[in-house]
Amino acid sequence: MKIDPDKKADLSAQIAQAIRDAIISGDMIVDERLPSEAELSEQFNVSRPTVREALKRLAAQSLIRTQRGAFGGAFVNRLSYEEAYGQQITTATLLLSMNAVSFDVACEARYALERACTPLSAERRTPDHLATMRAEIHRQGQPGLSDESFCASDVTFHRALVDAAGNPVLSYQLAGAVEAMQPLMNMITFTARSREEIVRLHTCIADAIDASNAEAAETALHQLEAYTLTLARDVMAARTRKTAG
Amino acid sequence: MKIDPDKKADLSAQIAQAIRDAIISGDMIVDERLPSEAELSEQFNVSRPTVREALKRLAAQSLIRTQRGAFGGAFVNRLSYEEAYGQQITTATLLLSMNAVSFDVACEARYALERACTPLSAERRTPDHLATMRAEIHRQGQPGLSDESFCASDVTFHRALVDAAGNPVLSYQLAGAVEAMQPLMNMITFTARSREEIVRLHTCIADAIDASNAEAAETALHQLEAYTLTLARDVMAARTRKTAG
DNA sequence: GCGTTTAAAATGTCAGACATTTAATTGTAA
DNA sequence: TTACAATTAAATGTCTGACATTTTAAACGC
Repeated sequence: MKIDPDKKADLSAQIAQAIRDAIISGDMIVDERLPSEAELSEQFNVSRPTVREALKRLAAQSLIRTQRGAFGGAFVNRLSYEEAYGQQITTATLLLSMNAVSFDVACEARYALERACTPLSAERRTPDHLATMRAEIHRQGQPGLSDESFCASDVTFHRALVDAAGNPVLSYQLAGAVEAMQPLMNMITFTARSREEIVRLHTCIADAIDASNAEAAETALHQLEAYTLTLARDVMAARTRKTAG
Repeated sequence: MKIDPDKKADLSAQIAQAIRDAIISGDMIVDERLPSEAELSEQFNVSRPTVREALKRLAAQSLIRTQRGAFGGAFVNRLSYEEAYGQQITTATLLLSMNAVSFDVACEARYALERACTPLSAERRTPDHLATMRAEIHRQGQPGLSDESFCASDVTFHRALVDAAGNPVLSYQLAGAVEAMQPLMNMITFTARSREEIVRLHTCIADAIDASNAEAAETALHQLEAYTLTLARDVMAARTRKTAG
């Protein structure tokens, strides 16, 4: 981790990249302390504000954390699953909202990923996961529930389904897909009729997972995907009619 | 997007969050220009370096881009799939390397996700995707290939398999999982014998996708997962013996 | 009317200073 | 000797002001 030739990019970007490389390559290990800002500015032959801008870039990616005071400084951060979740959700949300990803494409991806977890979930689910799923199903049946709360409960249900696979890497991947779709899901108005159908399918899924029947769970997920799509299309159609009229 | 009460966090972090919220909520739209650094510093009642640190944080997440010169400034960035790939890969790589995610867990997640794509790939694959897969299989059979090149070819093969699903959101999700595993895969030494087996399974997969036979492809992926695991375990065992001796 | 020059606006960088936070050290009293 | 308080030093956080560089639009001259 030394120099930045006379490239075109900003100095702070180059310095951030140099440090990032050192971390990713393993040259710097978790909890290792970086040189102080003053030392870095001397090392890279730039001013302290420039070094600070580089460090803030790294902090934004959760690559480092800083601590004030004596014996403080910047330390290589252990990227936790929680932080990774957060990044994943932010990125996925923006990707969907900014690129006009159609509901169909997002929905297909989400359910494909969920079905990938299903065989593992059916095998490894604990009473805890089942209890969460049952509890959310019950909540979804309450009459006074707002659409927003219904969606939130839906997310919790599906996260429990995914977490049941007992693979944190899968959970991390899925968190982004499921949560990023929430803004799109929130466009849907859930009638009493549609809630009933969703609760029915959720019950199918929970029962199947309970019985370790992966195939039945996948079938129910397929049906849920298809049903979600019809709901979304109804919303779109209604919106189009409104615009046209 | 206005104020930051007297919270504890750094000013630059608070300002970054305020702007980030404005972007995610849709208050600021793609390609919209942010106020100049001078204006922002007045708006938030902080100095320009503090504003700049906030902007660098956002730039690190590809939320904004900056342009120098008159009528330049910071603009809300359209997060492209490519940028999202990059973020995803960086995050996933670090998550795996820093959290001592076992090879087994990472491998399981990766192949579970790939199997999720398989039915779609079998249905939608184009001649292009098949040609890429065949070409990589052929390369993998060449005698002089280094382990590193073999791994790279492996990644290309699997990305073609995933891209064949024709769902960019799925491709984006999988890119992280597949590429993040490369450092782990690189620990493996691929003997002529093991390469032969991998090429055989890759051929099975390509044939199955070619024939639109999703089930056969999933079976082959299961076998490939199992075989990869045995290879990794051999490496671990050899390493343990070496350390012990 | 067209090409060139100029000016203005913005980001990029630097220098130095002060404020704040934190922990080790020192000093003092029981 | 020990426990607690004050001091001090090292680091990040923030501010001010300046200058450098880049880029575009407008002014100017031919």
